[in-house]
Amino acid sequence: MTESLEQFIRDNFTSTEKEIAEFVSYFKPVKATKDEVMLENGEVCRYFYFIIKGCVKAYFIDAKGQESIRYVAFENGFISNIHSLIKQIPSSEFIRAVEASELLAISYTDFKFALSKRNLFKDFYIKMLEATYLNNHWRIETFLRLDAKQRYEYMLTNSKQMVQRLSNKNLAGFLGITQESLSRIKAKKVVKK
Amino acid sequence: MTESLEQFIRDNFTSTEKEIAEFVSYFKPVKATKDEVMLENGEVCRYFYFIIKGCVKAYFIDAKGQESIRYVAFENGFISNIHSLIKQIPSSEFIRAVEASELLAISYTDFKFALSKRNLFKDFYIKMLEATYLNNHWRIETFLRLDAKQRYEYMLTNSKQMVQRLSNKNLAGFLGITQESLSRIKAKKVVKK
DNA sequence: CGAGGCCTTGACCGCGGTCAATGCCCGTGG
DNA sequence: CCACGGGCATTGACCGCGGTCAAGGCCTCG
Repeated sequence: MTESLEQFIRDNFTSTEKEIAEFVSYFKPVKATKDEVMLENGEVCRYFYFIIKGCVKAYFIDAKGQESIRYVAFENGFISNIHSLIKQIPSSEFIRAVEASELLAISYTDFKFALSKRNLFKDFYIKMLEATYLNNHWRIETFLRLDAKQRYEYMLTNSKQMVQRLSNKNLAGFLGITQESLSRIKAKKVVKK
Repeated sequence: MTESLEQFIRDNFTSTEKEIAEFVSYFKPVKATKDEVMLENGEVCRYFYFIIKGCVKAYFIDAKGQESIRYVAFENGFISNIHSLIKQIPSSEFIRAVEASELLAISYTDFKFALSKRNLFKDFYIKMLEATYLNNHWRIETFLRLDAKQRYEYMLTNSKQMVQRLSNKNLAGFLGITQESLSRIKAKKVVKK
């Protein structure tokens, strides 16, 4: 079950097999069915997840019931609500499986322990935060400088997986537009060919 | 010069005065005049800055010459282009002083050294990345769920400093709208009273 | 004193949201 | 096995937010 996480560590850090084995031992396998809610709005986040297989989203719901998606993770990615996790305060968003997924979960207690005692875990956490930083960075950039059509085209060239594996509704929720608008954007592209 | 950074460390971490003195010794005082460019688009970022006094922005310029502001830092804040810094690749944005500012700068070389050798620095970096994460998080949220007027009002209640210290042009660039729209939003609010 | 940048205001218009109708696919139960 | 219901996708009509372009006033700085 833990091979892909082990490989991820080997690829990104220099560490002994013993350290890797200990690192991985903090993570417990979990399965999530399609559409399963893994963290409720208002609930305190207790886990940090590595994704072996599948797809998971973090999102919130506005006054009109519209879903806005903050983050989507696929194979070899991570997901959690860091804010809720590190401060142990209620989350203001949901986490939910988009596809049936296999995950590795580390609990808050183990996370905190490993972070204070294990240098490999600290380095891992830094790497993860940096990757998230870059991701958030381009996300903010696309909102600042691109319109809806350009954002969609950007995803087509830079995050094709998202376009292919997310439903139109989810993709629209990620782009910050409505399902109807995304549908029109796609339709226009076909005409242009 | 370094008192505020020392205090920042004391407030956020448990560490000896000796450790703090060493930590702070990596940072060199720098002054920036109003509007001074501290990092050019295309240049490799060489410093990570702590702000003693003043205000600094990170921004990019689109095809039409419009400025979009990704991040603004005030006293006791940090600024850099982490992406460019950690990978030592050309930056795709500018960093520029909004007000005449006093800064503490740590070079990439010292940054890398301290990060690999000093646990206090590692903890400091994690804290900084986490704070940035939260900041980016709410930023993405406001783009996903709020219109321009609501984003402005959100800033009024949650980041009053930005509204007070930034020019309308800069504030508009941060909100992702034009100067003209911001002007109208403000005008409407007055009428409403 | 002149030049340039910032702010405001007006006129215009297009992108994208809203509401509604329709069709399609798929899971569930009679 | 088919009928039904619910969710997703598409399309049309309409309209308001916010961008664009332009003009004018004001302040700052050289």
